[in-house]
Amino acid sequence: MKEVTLKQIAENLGISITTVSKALKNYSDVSKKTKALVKEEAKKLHYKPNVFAVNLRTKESKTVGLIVPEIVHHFFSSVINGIVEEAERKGYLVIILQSNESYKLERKQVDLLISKRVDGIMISLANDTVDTSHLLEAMEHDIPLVMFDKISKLVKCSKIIINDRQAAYNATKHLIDSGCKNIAHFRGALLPQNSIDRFLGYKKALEDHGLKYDSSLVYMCERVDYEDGRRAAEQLIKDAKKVDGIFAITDMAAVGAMTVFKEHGIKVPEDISVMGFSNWFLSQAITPALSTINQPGYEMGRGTFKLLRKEMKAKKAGIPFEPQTKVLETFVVKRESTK
Amino acid sequence: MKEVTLKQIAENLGISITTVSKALKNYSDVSKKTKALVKEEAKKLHYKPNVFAVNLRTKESKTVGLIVPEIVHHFFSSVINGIVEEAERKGYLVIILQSNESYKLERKQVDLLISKRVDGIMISLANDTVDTSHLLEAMEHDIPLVMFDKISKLVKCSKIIINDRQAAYNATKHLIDSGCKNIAHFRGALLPQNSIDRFLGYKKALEDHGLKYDSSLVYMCERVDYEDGRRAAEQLIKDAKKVDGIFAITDMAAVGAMTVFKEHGIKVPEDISVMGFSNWFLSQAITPALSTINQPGYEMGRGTFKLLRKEMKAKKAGIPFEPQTKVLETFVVKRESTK
DNA sequence: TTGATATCCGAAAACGTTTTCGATAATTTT
DNA sequence: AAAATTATCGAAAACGTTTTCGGATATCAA
Repeated sequence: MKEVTLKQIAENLGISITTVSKALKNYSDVSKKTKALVKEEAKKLHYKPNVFAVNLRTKESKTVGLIVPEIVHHFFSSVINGIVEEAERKGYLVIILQSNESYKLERKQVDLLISKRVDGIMISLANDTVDTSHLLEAMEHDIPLVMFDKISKLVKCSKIIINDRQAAYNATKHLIDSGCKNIAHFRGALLPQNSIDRFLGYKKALEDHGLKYDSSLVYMCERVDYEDGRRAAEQLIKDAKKVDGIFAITDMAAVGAMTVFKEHGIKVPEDISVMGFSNWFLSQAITPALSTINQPGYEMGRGTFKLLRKEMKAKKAGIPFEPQTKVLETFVVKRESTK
Repeated sequence: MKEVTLKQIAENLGISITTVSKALKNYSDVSKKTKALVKEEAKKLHYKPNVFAVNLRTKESKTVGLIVPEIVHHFFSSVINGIVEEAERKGYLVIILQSNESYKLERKQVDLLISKRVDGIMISLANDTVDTSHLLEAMEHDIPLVMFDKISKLVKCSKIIINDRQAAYNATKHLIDSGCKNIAHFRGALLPQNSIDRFLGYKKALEDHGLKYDSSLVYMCERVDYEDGRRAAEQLIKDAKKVDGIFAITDMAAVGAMTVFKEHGIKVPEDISVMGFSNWFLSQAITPALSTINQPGYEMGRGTFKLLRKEMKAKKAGIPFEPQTKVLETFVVKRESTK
């Protein structure tokens, strides 16, 4: 039971490999009759082109790489679904890699993708990525690159993001509009752009509405997860801060905080309002349901691949490509954790 | 700026392609001196072998495929981490695909992996997979296959699982030992083997301890998620069943049930004990913390790839391989949701 | 010196496809 | 009928690597 190749088909039909190849690809210089013959024989033998040979010959793998900090996160898994769906429709396979929020690993993953000769790379940066030489390396290899969500402004490539600053502004404004006077912020790590932007949006909203910014009301949630939210909330309680609203950088952190409040008999939203960010699928399931900012992961995923595709096509056609940045809309989702 | 190839190096050094290739792979029939020269030149030019050519020549891709029902689930993401880590250490890239619990998509993904000529496939079955012809097809293509967690007994390949029946038995017994007399079960879909096994373990535990099995206490959670848990719990309350313990097939379902109880003023574990399954990372975070069964996802992942590797090596060496089944240990994690 | 034995190197085939370009046969035009 | 055009096919090169096998040179024993 040997591998079935073009050669095999050609021999069976007594014609040349060339003709078989062209027949299967509907070249105009092969007759209807032989086309039919070839296709029939191919079907009969269950012919599948050897992708290794095709890759070598065409110099493309019909494969793209995707690097995310963590696969588990609901937001990223939405993005993944969007990317994969769009990619599949265009005949591309996507290789999903994790950086585990580590610059070192991220670098390694990029190198891996380069060595596997993917046709393009999509990436959302790790928290501690400041050096972007690995991305430049990819671009030097002439591999189209697009960044999404957690981007670096220093890299000249296509990007797709939300307006984190504006979204955070809106989230904070929602708290203010509902009557909060002393609003704390659970912020993310120092480096990531969106962590910075959300902080700035929070600050700006306070200032625009006559509330003065108090740096002692900003708590650090390094990993922006449930535990971080708990810790920050406990610290806030210990500090005995007079706070009637919290804008957390993440739904997970917000939920962590809310469970701590519950344990301490602090009522949400009566005693304190809580605002999350992302619209995690469980945030509408918990009690009280969490108010949050909707972050369109699926759409971002689709958009990411579409941008990449545009660039891949331009590259193949040999025409220059100008990187573009797309900004997606977010909106406030009012639920029970805010008044 | 041309691609750097063996030919390039050979020309620069005035030697043959053959020698360059052999030097880089430390063949014994090339002198120390030329080896050094070649390696130096290769490093200088940043030579990276063209993986397309290597694939074609060696007939292997150093790539394996992985199909899971859903990437987001914590359990599967643990498995993924285990697999990826082990694979990476052995120089393999893993292509992660989702079946979305759909047989049709699963089939398509398997075909995709075959057409991409992966060196091996790891799979956890979708809920509605009963026909296994796509897996046989993979095996006919001589692609090593191993199944994990959600397996089919009909396929003759290596498997790595937990003893779902025993684990469910232990979970139920834990409820019984803590004094529960009327224990309900939130079961999964009808087809999956582990859904069946967990149900059987539950039933057996009841019978072994003098509690009679009551089929009206078994509620269906088709998708075994949070919402299913809520629905089942609400139905249970509406049915006014006298129940003092629940064994849910999944932590998510258990958490869903617990929130419903909380909303109805039913105390856990005072009024009703709740037992989950999987040891989801949030199950220790919620209040009350959920008692559950620890399901070793990471270890399962590592074991899965190790089994696959064994078979891939055997295949390469041309020696026959006898499929093996490995059963991983689970244990009860007692927290606050049971007495 | 001769023959034997290591030691080192390279020619060439092979992997399976795609694509260029020229050749032949069939058809049309003049 | 000759010339021009069209339709159909195939030879061959190319992609970049790996590996077999034989050839050349150097080293050694006789």
